[in-house]
Amino acid sequence: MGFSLATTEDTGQMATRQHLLEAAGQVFAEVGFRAATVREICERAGANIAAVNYHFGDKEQLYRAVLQETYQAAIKKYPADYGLRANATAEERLRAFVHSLLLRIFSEGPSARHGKLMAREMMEPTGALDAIVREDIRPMSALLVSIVSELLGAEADDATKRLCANSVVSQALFYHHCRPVVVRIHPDLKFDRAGIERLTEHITRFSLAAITNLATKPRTGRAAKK
Amino acid sequence: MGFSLATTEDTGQMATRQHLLEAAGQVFAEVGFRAATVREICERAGANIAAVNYHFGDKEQLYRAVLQETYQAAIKKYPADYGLRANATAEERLRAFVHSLLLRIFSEGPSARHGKLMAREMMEPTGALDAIVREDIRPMSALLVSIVSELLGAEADDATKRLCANSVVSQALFYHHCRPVVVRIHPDLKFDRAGIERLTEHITRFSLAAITNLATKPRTGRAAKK
DNA sequence: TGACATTTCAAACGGATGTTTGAAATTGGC
DNA sequence: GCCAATTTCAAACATCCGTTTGAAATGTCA
Repeated sequence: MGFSLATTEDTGQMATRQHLLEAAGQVFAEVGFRAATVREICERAGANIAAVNYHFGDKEQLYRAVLQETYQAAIKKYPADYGLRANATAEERLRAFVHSLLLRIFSEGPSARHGKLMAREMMEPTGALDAIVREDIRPMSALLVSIVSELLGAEADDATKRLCANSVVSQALFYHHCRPVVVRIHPDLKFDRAGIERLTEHITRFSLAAITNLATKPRTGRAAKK
Repeated sequence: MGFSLATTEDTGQMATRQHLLEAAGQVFAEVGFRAATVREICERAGANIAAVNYHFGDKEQLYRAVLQETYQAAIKKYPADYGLRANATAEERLRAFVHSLLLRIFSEGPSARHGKLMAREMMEPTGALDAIVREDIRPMSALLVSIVSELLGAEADDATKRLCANSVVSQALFYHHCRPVVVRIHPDLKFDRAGIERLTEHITRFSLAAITNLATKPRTGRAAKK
């Protein structure tokens, strides 16, 4: 193996393959699997048209490789316990969960691309969705349910726990999935660092208020208030 | 063939045009604007391949016509004050809003297609999104904000009202936008009539619990801007 | 019926896409 | 330095797409 140069900058053995992954991540996230063209991907990667088929077999296998690579990047950069101390309370863990989710989705670079690809997968699943749900989403869901059930109390039933967990993640995903509509209706909403802090604050407060309120009066017929 | 019968069943003057609208609604909702082919649409409509261009000009104008037609069908079948008596309380109006939104999204037929088309528009907007936001979404948003602000109380600031309104709609849209993932993680969740009632119940209770709780302690947190 | 306008039809056009091909260039081991 | 394996390259292939075309069929009205 000739690692002739110390730099992994270029001309390395896997250079073209990595460039293809990077370029494909960009293009797939921008326009989706179907609208993405291998010509565009290869052009951005500085590679020949035939490079995709040579290195990955076909366009779909390249897509699956991108999905896996961007997931690794996202979960490495923004784990679900992002910035959390050891013995954190359930409130703190809920806030960290929401915060890391928003950061993962709205950040720039490869880690954010996974969020866009996931959103497209949810809209029209390719064959890659099953593996993603099994290895990625399900553990996340279980973590959130455990946080929610600690907030709700032990006497809450499973259905309620899962519905509340859904209500939490839905608020965060909304700004991502419906972004084109949101920015038209609320032009002052920003998704920079400060904007994400504000969103984290609202979603956490809203959810905590709901869950703790539901915990105190678990099973009244309708939403009774004092 | 000149069956000039009194029935509007077929061979009417606008028959081909209507068949195209119906077939296009199906195909666009199933696979999206880009992946839909005029060949497939014309085949389902029992029309010639050139029918789309003759009756609508091109594929995009057909798409816009479908968007408008399905919106009319949806809003007619499930208005936002669905099943609401005259002088309803804010709680009742919130429940009706959530209920009609879920019904609109998860029903079958043309009225549900609009929800799917809207979801795709949010993912990758076509040129038709601006008109939809202006004529469709913005009034809905204003209605919900008015309901929420009545629940929050007059002293709440506009940003909080809008964030709470977003939190309400996000919970409903989540089950539609992320349905492929939701059904994999919660296989027991159904979206039939009874399932929608349960979802309506949860989202309304969750949101009311949050909003009334926030109303009682308006400004404890951080990230407060005036 | 005869004229004219409207609608339908099969065929083709021009362009874009994923993939294949076979030769050329490069690399790696001896 | 040489040979074999790996990688790149330009070109072409086969297919599908939205749209156009001009003639044929159908409908309209006096």
